[in-house]
Amino acid sequence: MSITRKQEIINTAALLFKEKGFNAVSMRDLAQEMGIKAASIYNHLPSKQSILGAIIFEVSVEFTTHINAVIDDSLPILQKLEAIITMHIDLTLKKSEFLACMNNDWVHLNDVDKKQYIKMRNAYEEKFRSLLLQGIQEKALKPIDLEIMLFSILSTLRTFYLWYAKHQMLDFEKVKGDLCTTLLTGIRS
Amino acid sequence: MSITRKQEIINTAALLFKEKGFNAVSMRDLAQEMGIKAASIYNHLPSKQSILGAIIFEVSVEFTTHINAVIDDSLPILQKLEAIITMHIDLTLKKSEFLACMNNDWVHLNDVDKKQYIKMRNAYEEKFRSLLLQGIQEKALKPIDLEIMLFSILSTLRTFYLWYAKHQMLDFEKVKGDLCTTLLTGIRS
DNA sequence: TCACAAAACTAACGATTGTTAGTTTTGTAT
DNA sequence: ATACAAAACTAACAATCGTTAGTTTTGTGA
Repeated sequence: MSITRKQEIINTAALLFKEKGFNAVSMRDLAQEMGIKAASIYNHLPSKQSILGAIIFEVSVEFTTHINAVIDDSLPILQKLEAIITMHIDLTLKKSEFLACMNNDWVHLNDVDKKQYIKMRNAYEEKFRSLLLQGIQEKALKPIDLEIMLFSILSTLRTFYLWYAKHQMLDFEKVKGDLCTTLLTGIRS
Repeated sequence: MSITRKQEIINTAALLFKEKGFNAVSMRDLAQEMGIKAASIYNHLPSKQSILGAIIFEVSVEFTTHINAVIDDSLPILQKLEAIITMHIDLTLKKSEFLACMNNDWVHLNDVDKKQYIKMRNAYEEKFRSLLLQGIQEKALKPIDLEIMLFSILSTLRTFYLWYAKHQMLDFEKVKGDLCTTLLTGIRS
């Protein structure tokens, strides 16, 4: 079986949500984009918020899975960080609409989903933090404030989809290299 | 004359918009937060979108003014970059709600305001880009892809208000120093 | 061809939205 | 005390929202 109708709706919703934001997209907008009527969507999904949930958890699960894999891998710390950066770029190229939704519209999840999302997000950050701390302790990284380090890298990675939207045509390896350089060794020569 | 009623409304709106997003805040929500009725707001401001416009242009004008001042200043390039970073931190501390609105809700400006905003934003980026290019040419900065450099720094600065919301209690000078280090010389030792 | 499930439809609901018109209250300067 | 403007109010509007119920069409396997 190929892509389900449900998944088609989710993908289309992600695209619209990215452009206008969750609250600015009505079920009628989404339906029109699918070439059907709003009520028909409810044959596939129970609510508007559930669509948002499906979008957000699809990528947040992927992030969690990948960072766990990197942690379990036995690589030098700097290569682990590189692997994470690469993973973010990778996901950005494949699912930029989903990332945009996650970043901008997680606030509009229902209470249960929101708690779950925040939990996963915190867990992800905590794992990232541990890696950076390890890097500092091994003297591979400078002893700068851990939180600033973490925040700086994460904010760049999380909003990379914005940059991608503008510059699309790109050499994956070059972007990866330049981003690693910028984030890890800095821009000053 | 102290702070006007109009400005009070704008400030309150910025707070609510930051928390829930422009579309998720109704005029009745805003009015309730002010202790008045929704219709009363229209004695001070012509529309909901005009409130958003007031919020966004208040800070975007400030950004433009400041980067112009920095450019006109006769400082070495690295110190100019430092000055810009400092300015971003400064504005974050003073007006984090306004920055949050600008970042998240500029999409919901009316057409005229949106065009104007994008214009100012592009101009700001262009000035920033010129400074970085100058830095590269003077060999003060590494010859990395200019766009990635620009994007990386800007995305960190633009979302710094998110970090500030979590860590508030902070030593301004330390944050400034650590952020400059992270963004300019990188985290790798 | 028949049966059944998937997926579309029409029609409508109650709630909420931004906004307007017209009126009343509040504060202030003469 | 009077006049006037600022700032609040009540009441209502037309539009749009997410969602439901019930019905019809479409596609598929026996």
